[in-house]
Amino acid sequence: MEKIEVLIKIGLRIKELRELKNIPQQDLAAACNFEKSNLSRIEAGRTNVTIGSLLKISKALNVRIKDLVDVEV
Amino acid sequence: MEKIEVLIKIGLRIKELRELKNIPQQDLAAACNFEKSNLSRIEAGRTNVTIGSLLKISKALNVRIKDLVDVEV
DNA sequence: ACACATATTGTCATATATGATAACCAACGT
DNA sequence: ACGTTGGTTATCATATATGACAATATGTGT
Repeated sequence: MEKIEVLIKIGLRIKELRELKNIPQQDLAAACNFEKSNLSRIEAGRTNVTIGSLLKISKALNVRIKDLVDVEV
Repeated sequence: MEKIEVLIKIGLRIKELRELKNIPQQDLAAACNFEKSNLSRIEAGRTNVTIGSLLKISKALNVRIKDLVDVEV
């Protein structure tokens, strides 16, 4: 699986979990202390996201990092 | 769990898997197409590693990304 | 001690993740 | 139409991940 696909799938997973909890992008970004534009890029898979950012997101969504990156066969 | 702890644990997990397969850092770095100095820093948790790098490592070690980041309670 | 393999650390350059801000777009309700 | 909410995209600055290379350290066997 290519990097770009992995990043897109991780982004979709984040979006899915965020919408399950009915949290707007803006609020999740605030909870993570980052820019909403940054979260938009991450959810779209347009950025090679770091573990640091995934950790913030996982905390805000109350899931584990591994739940965010569980995208491979 | 703090970012620094997560990064250190991910690094230890990589090192553990690498040593299980008896691969020197140098060879794993080559298989990942990166600098051995870079891998050393990643294994030591001294760098906020990206998904792109973890993907390369996971492919070289023949594991899933989630296996590398499974470090939380 | 020595040689050898392996790992760490330092430094500089380059690429890029993220911060910061703003403009724009799409739905939706009124 | 208008405003509002949620999301995207563009641009610039800053921080930092990684590349590239070298030097140093650490271990291990003889």
